[in-house]
Order: sequence, then C-alpha cells, then structure tokens
Amino acid sequence: MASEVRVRYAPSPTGHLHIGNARTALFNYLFARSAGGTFVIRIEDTDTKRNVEGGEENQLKYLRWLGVDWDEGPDVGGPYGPYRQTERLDYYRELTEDLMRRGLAYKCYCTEEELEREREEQAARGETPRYSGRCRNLTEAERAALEAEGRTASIRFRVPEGKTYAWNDMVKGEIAFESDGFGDFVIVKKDGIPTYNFAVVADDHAMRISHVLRGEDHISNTPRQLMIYEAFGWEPPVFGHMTLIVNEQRKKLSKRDETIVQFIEQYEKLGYLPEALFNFIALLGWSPEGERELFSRDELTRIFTPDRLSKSPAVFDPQKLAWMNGEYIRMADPDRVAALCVPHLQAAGFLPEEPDAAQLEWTKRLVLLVREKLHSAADIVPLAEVFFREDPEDEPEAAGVLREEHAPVVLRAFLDAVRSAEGEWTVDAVKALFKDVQQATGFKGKQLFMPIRAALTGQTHGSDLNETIALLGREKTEARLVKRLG
RNA sequence: GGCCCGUUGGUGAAGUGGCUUAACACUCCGGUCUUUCACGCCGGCAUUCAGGGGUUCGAAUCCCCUACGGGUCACCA
Repeated sequence: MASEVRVRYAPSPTGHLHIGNARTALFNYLFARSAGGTFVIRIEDTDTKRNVEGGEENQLKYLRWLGVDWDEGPDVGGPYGPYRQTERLDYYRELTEDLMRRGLAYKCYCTEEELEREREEQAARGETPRYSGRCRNLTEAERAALEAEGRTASIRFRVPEGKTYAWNDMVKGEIAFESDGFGDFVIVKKDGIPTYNFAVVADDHAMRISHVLRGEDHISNTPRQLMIYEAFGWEPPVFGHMTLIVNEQRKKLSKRDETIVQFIEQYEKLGYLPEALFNFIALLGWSPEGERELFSRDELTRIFTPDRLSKSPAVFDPQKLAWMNGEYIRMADPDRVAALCVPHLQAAGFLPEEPDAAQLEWTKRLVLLVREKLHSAADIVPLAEVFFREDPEDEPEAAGVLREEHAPVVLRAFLDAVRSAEGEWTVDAVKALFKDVQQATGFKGKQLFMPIRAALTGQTHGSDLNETIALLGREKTEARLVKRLG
C-alpha cells in the first residue's frame, strides 16, 4: 500500500511569492524529498482576470532562490503535462460532459445580480448563504427560453443530499462535514473555464497526486472536492491542512499588513540569505525532534516528517528571523556577505557605482568587523555611517566622556602619535599607537579607549576600536581629532 | 449567524496519561572574560499549561461545558 509519494505546489500566477505560499511549497518539497517522492509544480491560472504578466516566472524564480527545485512543472515538463490549467481545458470539458450526461451536473442560468440578491435575502433571514438550487430541475423548454433571452450558463455540481464527507487529515485528524451545509457549486464558469474546486480534483487525479498538503483555509473546500472524487469513482489523495501563519496579534497574515515583510522578493532585497529563510520557514508550523533549530536544506530534507506539523497557528516572529539570519551571516563566506552589502552601501552613497578593488577589500573588512551585529545585509548601512558621516551628533554618554578632565590629555597624545606614525596604517600600527599613548599619559583601559572612541565616533559603543580606526584611515582620524581639540 | 479548527511564559515552541518540581530557542536582565566595544561564557525570567467541571491511583496530555482567537461560507484560488 506504500505507493509512491507525489505531491504538488499549485500557485496562481497572481503576484509575488508570498511567505505563506512559499511555506506551502517548501513543506511539499520537504515531504517529497524526505520520502523519496516526486515534487510537481502546477500553475492554477483559471482566474484569467487575476493573472498577472510575469507572475509565473516570478514565483518560480523565487522558489528557486529559496532552494526549492521540482521534478515536474511548466518549465521542466514531465509525463503528466501540461502543467498549466489553461492548457488542459479539453480535458476538463470531457469530464464536465461526462458529469452532465450522468445528471451529476447541470446548467445554471442565474445572473450574478440574481445570485447576489438571493444571498442578501438569506443573510437578512439569518440563514447561511447558499445557492438555492433554482436551476436544478429546469425542463428542456425552460432552458431553451432562458437561452433565448440571451443568457449564458455556468455549470453546477449537484451536491448529494444527506451525506457525510469525512477524511483523516494528516495534521488535524478526523474531520467531517455534512453535505447539506453546501449548496450546488459552480464547477465551470460562464467563460467555460473550470473553477478551482473542479480543476484541482481533475488535475490531482490525472497527475497521480498522492498527498495534498495545503493551507487550513482549504478545509471547507475539501468536502466539495471529495464529492467530485466520488462522482468520478476516483480514489482521493490523503489530505493535510497546515495551520495558517499569523502575526503577533494572532491575525492571519494580510498582504496589506505593513508591519511584516511578507514577500520573498523583499527578503532578497534586504539581503537575507536564502538558506536562513528556508530554515526559518521550515520552523513555521513544524518542529524537528531534538533541540536544535539550525538546519541546512539537506538536513531538513532528511529529517522532515509530516506528523510533526503543528495543529495551532504559526506565529511569525520577525525578531527570531533576524536572529537566525544573523547566525547564517556569521557562518557565511565574508566575500559573499560583502557582495550582498555592496548595493546597500551604494544606495546610501557610501560606495560609488563601480567600486574599485581597494574599496571592495575595504568593504569586506568592514563586514568582518561588524559581522556579529548584522541581521541582514541592509543593516550594514547604519553600521557604516560612523566612517562616512562627519560631525554626527554626539550621544549624551559620549559627550559626557569628552567632558571628563583627562579626555583632552589622551586625545592630544593620540593626535601626536598619529602624526608621528610612519609606515602602513594597519590594525597593528593602530595598536602600537595606543601603547605609545598609554606610556605617554599613564592612562589605560576604558580611560584610554573611551575618549578616543567618543571623539572619533560620537558614541561610547561600537565595534573593535583598533580595526575601526584602521578602516577609518589616517587622514580622517587626524582630521576628526583636530576638530575635537579645536 | 452556520459549519470547521485552535488556546502551554514577555515571545516562538517542545510535550500525545506517570521520565515534567514543563525541554530548547528568541528577547530582556544580572554576572564574567577582553587595555575599548562587542562576541562568547555562566546565571535569572510559567509551582503551571484559557476558565470551570469530570474520568483516573495519577492529566498540559482523555471527555464535557464556557470564554476567547482563527478559518470558511464566491462564476478567487
């Protein structure tokens, strides 16, 4: 009975890759890979009005960026193609005709306005809005009359009465619905294109999909789909409904919510590492067995099991994502991180359009210096400011340090040392300068470093001072000291 | 409103009847190391699992009710 695992991710090309969709894709991918199965991508483009130009390419591009790959799909082909629903219209038509012939589906001539009014009336009476079934038993003559009026028909599925549709959900367990809660639903729209609920079933069956792992918002679609499987005598796949991703207020992530970055593309632009995002998303509604939470894609691929999918909603915690990305940044090759930082430094005006080798080398040293403070490449900008902004406002603590009695003494001695320094301006050279000042003034530790840090940066905290001064360069260091000593 | 689903700390989250005087992680707060700043390291932060009943020798874990939160009721997917 252990048949092959075939799962799919079925996006609509209606926009950018959202974090929620990315998660659905990722878990299906993980499930397929962990089970040695097949991962399929199918484009659900039946809502032709909402399809956007380039939507499909964009979705696939960012899936790949994340590190997800697939075995069958619109761009790579496969034995069960085509993988775009609008290219499978003939197939759906045959199925529809079959249902009509067997009286399991019928034409509905109601207009949108009529249906709208019907729903309003039901709502006013406190009833659940549901299609009344008024075209259910039209005679041939009535049908002809309606068509003579110029009406076009949609096709509705005849929902069986008094039946229970139940399944054992991979994540939620037993779920059951009464068929009487559903009105006859449209399976083919007036434009001749099937609706979601019909097309998914047709395709999942045709593509031999064994498990359907999708968002919880699809739970109430499942009974409708089960009815269609039943109508054709097909065996339904195993269903699993993952909880939604919610924000810290426990509300479903809305695309309009500006407090959370929700599109994968934005994370790329902010300088997040795909492997960090992958890791983070994998922990959204799923947890591994042990105590570890940093995993490579390969590891996740090995340890993933769908039975550890959570039943309660996954709260998206941006702070934890930032921490995790920081962890990955520290593990990553500095050259790679530096490359990620360059565009941000350019945007801030800290690097020219075409930086030379020396500037790139400098950038890499900067990255190494501040790496432990970096949560994303975009964070490089505020950390780089200290090197480029002249006359920043002193922080209160820094101003306090500079008012201390011994500060001018230390600064004076440091300036002298800088001026008499010879040779290359390296970290070691800077360290030697501090030694000289210590000997000349007798100050050491905080008393020695703080005045210089405050004078040079206007702050009492920051990265390692020796390397900061080395990166600042001899000229800027001297100029800033001179300015302070006025 | 009907139908479905959920509810563990400041936060994420483990836990599927005794191993839990509830892991681990994030955040925050102490301490410590380093001639500066960080990193690191050590320690602290739920006598309690939404509330109330019940089952049981024993419940965060099973059952019921209440409250709260969410999802869904489209010719959108």
